[in-house]
Amino acid sequence: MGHSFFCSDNMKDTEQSIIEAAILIFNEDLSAPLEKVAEQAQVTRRTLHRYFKDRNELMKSCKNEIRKACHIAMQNAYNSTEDPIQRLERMFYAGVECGTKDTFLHKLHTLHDHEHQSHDQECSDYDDTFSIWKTHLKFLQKQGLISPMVTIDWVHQLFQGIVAASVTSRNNAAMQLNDVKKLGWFSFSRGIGL
Amino acid sequence: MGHSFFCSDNMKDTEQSIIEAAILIFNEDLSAPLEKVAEQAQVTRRTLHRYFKDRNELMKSCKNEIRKACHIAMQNAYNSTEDPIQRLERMFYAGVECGTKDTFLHKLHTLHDHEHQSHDQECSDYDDTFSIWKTHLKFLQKQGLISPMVTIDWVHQLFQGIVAASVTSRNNAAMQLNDVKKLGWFSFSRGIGL
DNA sequence: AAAGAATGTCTCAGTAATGGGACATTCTTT
DNA sequence: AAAGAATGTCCCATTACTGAGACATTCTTT
Repeated sequence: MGHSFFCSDNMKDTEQSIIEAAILIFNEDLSAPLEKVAEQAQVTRRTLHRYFKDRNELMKSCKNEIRKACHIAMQNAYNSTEDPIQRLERMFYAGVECGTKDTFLHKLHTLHDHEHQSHDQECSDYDDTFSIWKTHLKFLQKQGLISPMVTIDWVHQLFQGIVAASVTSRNNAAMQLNDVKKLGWFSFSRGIGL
Repeated sequence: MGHSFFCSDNMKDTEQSIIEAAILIFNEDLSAPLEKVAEQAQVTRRTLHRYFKDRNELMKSCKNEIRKACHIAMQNAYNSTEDPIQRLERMFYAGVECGTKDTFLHKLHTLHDHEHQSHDQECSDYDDTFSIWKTHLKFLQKQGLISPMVTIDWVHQLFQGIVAASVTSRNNAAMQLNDVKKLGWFSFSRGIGL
């Protein structure tokens, strides 16, 4: 997906690092100047423009990267075990491990001017990513494993909120990934009445 | 704090609505063009500029508004009861009721390039607002009322994460304030091992 | 209805952000 | 060490955003 059909590993690396940088920057400031993204990627703005025609192209790549990463992580977590509770736990960890990507994905789909439409390809991809998750939740609730007082939508919001808290703790308070996962899961599992 | 020492109620209203609009917009997009803020406030960009010299002035006013609102709400919640658990509950509700203001305040202080410094007036104000809160938490933990496995910092992040989830549920899923508060408190109280 | 206050409209100059050409420099590979 | 790839430097045209003057319009108050 570079600017030509054949590209070296170097180019793939640079392209990837720009995307990662953009996800970090845009997550905090959607309209940040591209200079900041380049800076974060330790690259010149000129180089950034060699890989991405404009802001929209870059954003598109970010969204693709995010969807891919989150979707795969969720899928793997789901398939890693048969036990329903452990599945939920692994999926939570997947969210935390996706870190900023997960929080950014969620943010993009809760912008107040974002009209969620399933005929939109982006939205249906988003829905796909979390459909496994939501289906699983309904199953757990039917089994009486999680509290009947919480709605599926609330659990989804709570999930995202606690993942965000975990990511912030990791970045800001320099906590270890494992500690953050443990705390996050403790709070999340209890928070849904498990 | 308008553009003159004496100003009518109209001016205060407009100024206030611009600030509220700015908090909404900037919370989602820090570098959004001021046009968007004006639009949200149902006002011309020209009018916006009559009240605020530039972006920085507007941002300063937003921060003041936010600090004031959150600080007062927290204080009132704290003073509204003697019971330590109920205090915690009321403070949580205060956070949810402050809505975007609370989430924005938290966001501003967790930006990855934001160096938190207590000698900075803004930061110390932020610390003040949550010092009551944190002190109270330490008390609860010493009493053995909340789990010893969660750290104070984690509870703070969790608090903000669940408030954010509540605010999103309210805006996005059009849930009632009371329902959101109930769900939020259910998850938060259990999430800290209460 | 008249006076004054507040906002809107139109305009424009100044500034910042963007996208990309031309060439130099550095890095990779052989 | 030479060739080719990738990036950096410098530059410039275009566009978007900003801040404010001058005047028209609307709203408020009396």
